[in-house]
Amino acid sequence: MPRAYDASAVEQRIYQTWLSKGYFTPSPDPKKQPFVIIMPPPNVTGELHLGHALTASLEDALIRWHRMLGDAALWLPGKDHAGIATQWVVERLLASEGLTRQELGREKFLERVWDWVHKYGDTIDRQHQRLGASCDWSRLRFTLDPGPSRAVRTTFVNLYQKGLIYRHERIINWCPRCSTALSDLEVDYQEQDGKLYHIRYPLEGEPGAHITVATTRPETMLGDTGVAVHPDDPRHKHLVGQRAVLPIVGRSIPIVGDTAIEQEFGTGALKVTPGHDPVDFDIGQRHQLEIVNIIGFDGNMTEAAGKYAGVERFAAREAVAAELESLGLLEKADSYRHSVGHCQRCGTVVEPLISLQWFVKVGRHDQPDSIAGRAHAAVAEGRITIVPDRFTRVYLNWLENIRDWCISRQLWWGHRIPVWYCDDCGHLTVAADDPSRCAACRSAKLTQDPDVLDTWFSSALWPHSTLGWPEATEDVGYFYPTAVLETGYDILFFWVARMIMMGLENTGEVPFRTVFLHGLIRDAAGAKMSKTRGNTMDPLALIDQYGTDALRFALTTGTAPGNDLRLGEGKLESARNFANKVWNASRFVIASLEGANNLGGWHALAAPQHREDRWILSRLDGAVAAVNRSLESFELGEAQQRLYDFIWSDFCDWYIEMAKLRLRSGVGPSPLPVLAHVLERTLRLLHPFMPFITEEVWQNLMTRLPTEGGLPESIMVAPYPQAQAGRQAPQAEGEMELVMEVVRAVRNTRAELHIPPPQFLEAVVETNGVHEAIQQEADVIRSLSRVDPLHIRAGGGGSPDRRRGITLVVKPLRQAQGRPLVVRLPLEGVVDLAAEEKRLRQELEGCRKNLARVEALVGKADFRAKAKPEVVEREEERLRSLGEQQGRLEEILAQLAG
RNA sequence: GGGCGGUUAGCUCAGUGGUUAGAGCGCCUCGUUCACACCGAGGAGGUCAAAGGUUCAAAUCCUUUACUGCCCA
Repeated sequence: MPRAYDASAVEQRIYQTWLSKGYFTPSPDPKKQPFVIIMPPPNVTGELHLGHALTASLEDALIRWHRMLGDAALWLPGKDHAGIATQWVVERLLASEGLTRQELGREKFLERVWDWVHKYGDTIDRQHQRLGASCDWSRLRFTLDPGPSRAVRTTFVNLYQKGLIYRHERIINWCPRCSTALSDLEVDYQEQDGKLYHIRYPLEGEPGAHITVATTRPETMLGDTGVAVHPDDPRHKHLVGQRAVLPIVGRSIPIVGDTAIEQEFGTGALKVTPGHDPVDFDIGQRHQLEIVNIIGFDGNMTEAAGKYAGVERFAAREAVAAELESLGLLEKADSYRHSVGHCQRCGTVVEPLISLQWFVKVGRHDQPDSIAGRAHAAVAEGRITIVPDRFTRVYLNWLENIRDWCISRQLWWGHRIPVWYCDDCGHLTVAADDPSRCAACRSAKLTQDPDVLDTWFSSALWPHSTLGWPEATEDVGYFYPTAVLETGYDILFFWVARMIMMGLENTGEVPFRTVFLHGLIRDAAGAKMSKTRGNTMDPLALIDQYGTDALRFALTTGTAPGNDLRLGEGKLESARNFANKVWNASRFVIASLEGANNLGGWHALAAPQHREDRWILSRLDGAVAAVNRSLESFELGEAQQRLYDFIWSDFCDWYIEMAKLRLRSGVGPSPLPVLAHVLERTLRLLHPFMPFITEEVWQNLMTRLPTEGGLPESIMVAPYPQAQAGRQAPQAEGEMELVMEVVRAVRNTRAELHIPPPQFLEAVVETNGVHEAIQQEADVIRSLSRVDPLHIRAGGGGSPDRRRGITLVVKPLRQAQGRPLVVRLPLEGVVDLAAEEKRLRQELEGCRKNLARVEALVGKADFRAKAKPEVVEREEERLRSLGEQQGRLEEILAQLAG
């Protein structure tokens, strides 16, 4: 094995082997429990970014864990056609060639989009493979595939027939650049500097009198059909029922009272433009105000804007403001920072306007039979759990304020709306299969609706459409409902909520039992990663530099669910170093196994004789239990942290170092079976997080070990380790802890006194009740702390050895029980006695303080009565231990003085 | 305006009632003995944002405040 782990030398080879063995493809098996994750389908707009890498790392870890638990683990990969986003990138591409999609025509344009899709679609799959994703490529789906398309049409037809999809003229968000409607969610609001214009509207029949309205969009006044004030507003309430004259236009408009008006905002009087503002639209509906469309789909003013017809909307803003000013009706225009809606895809300022669109009637959250109501109940009643829990409220809150979902898009790329209009009788034929004749009059003159559906409409069906729905396939029957839906919290509404709505609608069942949300990845400075900022990191470049396992580990270790994480060089390096540590520890174990013939029984070690062996197995099982527990609660970051600590500290820093002594001396039971056992279990434990290195090492290790335990040919299908009953060894742990503390104490002293490493010190240990353990671990103490000769004396108290030096009182660290013991380092001449006395006094001081604290606690009647018995016991033990320690220190100080 | 987070070592973050609060990186000292310098040994560094409360016991639960981020309107 090479001295350092070289990821690039192993990853591709291993992935291909896994693929060829078919490990990623489960089949429905009634004897197994299914565990299914449907992968969030990346957009075919481009290449994977770190967010996708994070998604893949987490989902792959969960899938691999469950596969190793013996479940029929299905991770279904897919890709999303991403209607508006993809159309936008291809249009930009065309623009660079001096073309528009209109010049190309619908058919040719779609050909160009498909070219793009094939190019990037393949790239995305290859990238997932480099990430080590163990997803089932045989079930790969694209949202425009025949199956998912069929699901889309079927859903549309069903909803239409139930009256849950309707076509209506309503105010919607319109992107003039993309020439399409957007849903409420596809609008990004950004704070912008603008102006708040105060405009005077003369009152009808009262010359000289006026009402002043405030607006950030003066150009919309051309479409005003009313003025609204709060009916309780003392400034304005007397005007309700009167009329005002709209400047420039000359239209007479009513002044209405509406409780939705914020009195504190502006002048308290709101100009109402029902045609171009959603709030105004609602007010208009309540008061039967007329609707005038003054801004067109192209973003220019319409004929209804009179002399401003044809003027671009922002130019019209300036012009209208100027004209108002010249009329003396512009009271003032203050600088004002406000939130402006932009198209999520192209950044153009969105224009609310009235248009004929298709909607899904989601109903209200408190209606038990509505789409929103069922989605609300599924989470509120706990049939779906959201991790972390705090997003439950966010989800419920959103549903409580939901409005009907605008699903039609004036795009060419996507699922065409399955509605045909009859040119003869005007009847709408809505059908899953393309009809040749009108359902009403049998006319063949049919025209299909030119629009396509919102991409999220097809994404909403993803958990069941990918498995074959509406067909009653074996996959749907076995794998649905799925287990976990893992994704970023940023698409909780876009995707997760809609999957819950449509999953329940179409199948009557929840689409998944757990929603597991991760956070956003930020750069080392905490900024959001974005192409415009130029702070993105390419996952493939990072893989080349650090290796896939290191990237995955860096992305997921020590992070909590739903929390944002920062990724910088430091994290990546430390993850790579950890991989290298695993590699080298393995290299040591494997090299040590060379030629060994005493390895029988390595697989099922139960209760070995040697204390060090019992200790490491106990520690291993502790880690095994903790890792499994963490995984069950989706604490993947914590699981990995625990593995990191176990491997680096317990196994490498201590057990391997101790084992070396026995290997060299040949005294006592061989540690080889234990080294093999611990390494093998650890690799399996680590596999879901670092799939490549664990497989590579495991394969190597297995060739050196007798075949035992019925293990399969690959680690990825080997069982996930579970703690073994009867291997917990608290006594061995306590004793080893003490031994390690002795070593640490001596090392500490050596470092402080600058004693050169090659120099051995003489030491005396007074064992005070742990004589046997110290005696048996003498070699470890001798070697790891470099003391020789080492005198071990039972009993505490007055040592016959009066030579002065350093005296260390060593207490157990992690365990409360166990008694302090004393280590003397006779270092006459080297040690400043005054300094030593000072050090000991400080230690005694700390000990006394601590003792007083514990004494007070244990002495409290309330504590004894109310705390859990084991806590009381632990504190009492601590008290005893501290008492002894104090005694020792006092003794030593007395000796020093004498 | 409403909601949800965050505030813990120089930096990035774990830690959701029970030792004297931990890790990685960085820093300081020492070290190239046969797993690993992508390393080893040791060390310094924190009134857990502030105040109040609940509790035998609070970084952890509650209230208020400050600063900060995100989502929604």
